[in-house]
This record gives sequence, structure tokens and C-alpha cells, in this order.
Amino acid sequence: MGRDNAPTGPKGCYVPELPEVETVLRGLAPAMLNRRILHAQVRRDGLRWPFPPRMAERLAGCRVLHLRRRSKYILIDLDSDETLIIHLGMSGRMLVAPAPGAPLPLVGRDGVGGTLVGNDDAGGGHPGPEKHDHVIFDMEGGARITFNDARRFGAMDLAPSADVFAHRLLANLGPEPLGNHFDEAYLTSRLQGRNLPIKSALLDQRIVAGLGNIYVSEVLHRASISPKRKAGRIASARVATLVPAIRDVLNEAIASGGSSLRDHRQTNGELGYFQHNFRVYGRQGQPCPTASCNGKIVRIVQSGRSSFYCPKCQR
DNA sequence: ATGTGTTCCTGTCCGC
DNA sequence: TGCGGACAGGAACACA
Repeated sequence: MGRDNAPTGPKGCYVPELPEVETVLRGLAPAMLNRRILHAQVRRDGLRWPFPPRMAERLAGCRVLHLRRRSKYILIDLDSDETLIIHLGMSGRMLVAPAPGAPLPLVGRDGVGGTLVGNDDAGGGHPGPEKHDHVIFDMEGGARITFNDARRFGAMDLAPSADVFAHRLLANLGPEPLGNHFDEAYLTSRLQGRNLPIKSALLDQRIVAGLGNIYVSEVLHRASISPKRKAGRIASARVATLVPAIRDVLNEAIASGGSSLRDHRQTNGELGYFQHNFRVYGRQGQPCPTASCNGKIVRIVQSGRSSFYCPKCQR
């Protein structure tokens, strides 16, 4: 179950950015929160970097106290006073298989539980691992969580919970775009005097943490700003529109993920790769979705990455 | 210090 | 039908 291959690449658009990670967290919660990791199976030495020493042993028996997100990182706080840091990279996914034959409570968009009935392999246990299944958690309650990552750009590490934000992967991250410290004054100060394109600036995780290539295109379209515009040459009034544009795009995507989670999970244990309709990403040649604009979306390459925008209404 | 290019990796898609 | 190559992207890293 849950093994239909989500496409990646040009047509795929299923790359985990902040909203996808948020959706993954919500999907993991019913199976993991306040439950023990009964067994951890680590099937290779590492992904992008080596796993920490004795990772499987350090995880086994631990109870999950909190599931948190920082930027695109999943943080799993354990009662061993260590925190498991997970990054999904570009193709990483967390698969949740309910306890064979047992219902698994499913948290819906409003936190109202539904019920997901396990598939019919009751008594047969979980099926064996498949290709690119790198780490497997068997949870108290019988659910199995599988980290699958074809391209192995993902990462896992363990850090002391008390100092988790001092970890090298987290220490230099900018503010959360949905948090209180991200506002017009902050963004203005960070863009001030910068000569790089705004597209590149918004991808810089030290400036704002959690945006990726897809949502940056969406954000800039919403704010009517060209991806080519120099970061330091955006009028302050337009920087002000950028902040709510970022928040709105992310919040709408999270809402979309949350609502699709319910439907998705009924046929597919795969989390965080929900259908989402982008306004400009991947839509080169199509009409600009802005009502009063009759422009056409174009694709350009900046720093080796695709940007999609409307040259008519984005300046 | 700042900006750009390279690198890791595999699945998918395209043209021949 | 098969094969080679381009392409996708997160983020550390090397380099101008």
C-alpha cells in the first residue's frame, strides 16, 4: 500500500518544501506521537551524509515526545533527550503503514480524527522493504514508518534536544516565514544593498527558511515582482507585499495538503505529496492566471534553476 | 563579503 | 524497442 510512485522531475513537482513537510508532520503524528519506537532498521550507512553512530540503537525504545518542524526539517524529540533531525531532500518521503489489520486514527484538517482502516494483510505483518527504503521505524501500536529516498539527498542526524538549534544544519537558518520574526522590517534589512536576483535571495535559507524553487515562483507572481529584479532594488511598498504573499502561498499550500491528506491516506500511505495547482510553476506558454493580465508565462533559468513568471505583470 | 557555479543521485522523458 | 543524454531540485561547498 502507499507505494504508487509519485512522479518527480519536470512533470512531477512533488518536491518537499515547507508546506509538504508540514503535511508530513501531520500525517506522522497519529502513528508516532507519544509512542515508542520499538525497533529501528537502518539499511545503509547514510544518505547525503553518514548517519550518526549507532543510530538504530539510539532510537530503539525511545518515546516520541514532540514532532516539530524547522524550515524543511522534521524534528522528532525523544525521551532520551536526543532529537532526530530529518531532511527529505528532494525525493525523500515518509510512508506510514498502519498496524496490519488495525485502524489507525487519522488527524484531519481540523484535528478531528477520522479512521483509516488497515489493508487486508491482517496477521501477515508488514511487507518487506522495497527499493530505496533506507530507514524503517516499527512503532508501538503496530504502525510502520518508512523513510524512502531514491535520490538520497535527504539526511538524518541525532542531536541533543537542548542544543538542537545549534546543529550545523539548523544554526544558520533564517526566520520562519510564518513566524512572528518575519516581517517587512526584517526582510527590507536583509534585501538592502543586495545585488542578487530576488529569486535567489528568497531561495537563500539564511534570509528566510523554508522556501524552495517551486514556491518562490508562486510567491513572486503573487507579489507581481520579476524574479530577475535585484533584491536591493525593490521599492519598500513592494517588499511589504512580499511578506503576505509568502505567508499566503505557504498557508494555502498547507491547507491544501491538510485537506488532501484525508483523501490521500485512504488509498495511499504516502505523505506530503499532495496534488497542488500552481499558478505559474511548470506553466510556461500558458496564459497568466491574473484576471486582468493577458500575458503569457515564460520559463527562464537563473543560477541553473527554472523560474516561471509573467513578464507582463511581474516587474 | 557577495554572487555564481558545481556537486551529489536516480527516475523520467525525449529524440534517434 | 533500446539507448544516451538532458533534466529536475536542496543545500553544502568551491571558487571568482
